[in-house]
Amino acid sequence: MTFYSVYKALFEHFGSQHWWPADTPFEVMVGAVLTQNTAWTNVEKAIANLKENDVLQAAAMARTPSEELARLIRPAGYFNVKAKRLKNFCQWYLAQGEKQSLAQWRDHELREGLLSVNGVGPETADDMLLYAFNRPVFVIDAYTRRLFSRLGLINGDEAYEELRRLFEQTLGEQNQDRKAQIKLFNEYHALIVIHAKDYCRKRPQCDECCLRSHCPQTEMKDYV
DNA sequence: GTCCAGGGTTCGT
DNA sequence: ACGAACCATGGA
Repeated sequence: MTFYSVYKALFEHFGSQHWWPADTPFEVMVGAVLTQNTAWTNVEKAIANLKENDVLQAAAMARTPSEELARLIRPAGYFNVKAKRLKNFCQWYLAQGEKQSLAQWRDHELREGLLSVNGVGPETADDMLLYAFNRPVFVIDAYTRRLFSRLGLINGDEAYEELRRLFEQTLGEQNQDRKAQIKLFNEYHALIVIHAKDYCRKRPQCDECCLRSHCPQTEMKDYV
């Protein structure tokens, strides 16, 4: 079992996921903040509210009062915190000249820039880098730790950066081409999430099969 | 009612 | 570097 063989198995089973579902890169960035500790269905409601009120653009969002923004994103939970985080992000995003300017930044500089925004941590930044800026970064989330520690490929308590480097280097050896790496990292993270979501749902009595926190271990025998 | 979500980010120590 | 505290909705 290797990092790449797990990817192949997931891809064969679930197919291409075409992440991230959004109309624009900015919508991806907003979604990345809103989905922090939140079910995606709730994020969709919040994004629909933003769209209906024409606030799903950096300039409009930046000038929307926090109270108003919080009201719109209420379904996504933590609305006061997230309203502030979104405004922090918009302020930085506009100051840097939006995506057109940021597209010219080096991967590492862009990552540091995103992380400098209060409310954007490593995972949120990497979601944005991978799915809005098409940079070759591997997103590490709770599911990723759980899956690969259960498969015995990692310990599980490694630091975020250590795991990110491990995945990027190991998978990068298979695929040196930057475009191919982006595609691989894009699909891989999406597949891990889909696996976590759907595998359990199909098994109402599931007590050991998936990546959700209530399952004590992970079975992949359906596809490995 | 309880548990969980595409739980992470910040801020102490 | 690590752990605690913080935030708050909606669906199963």
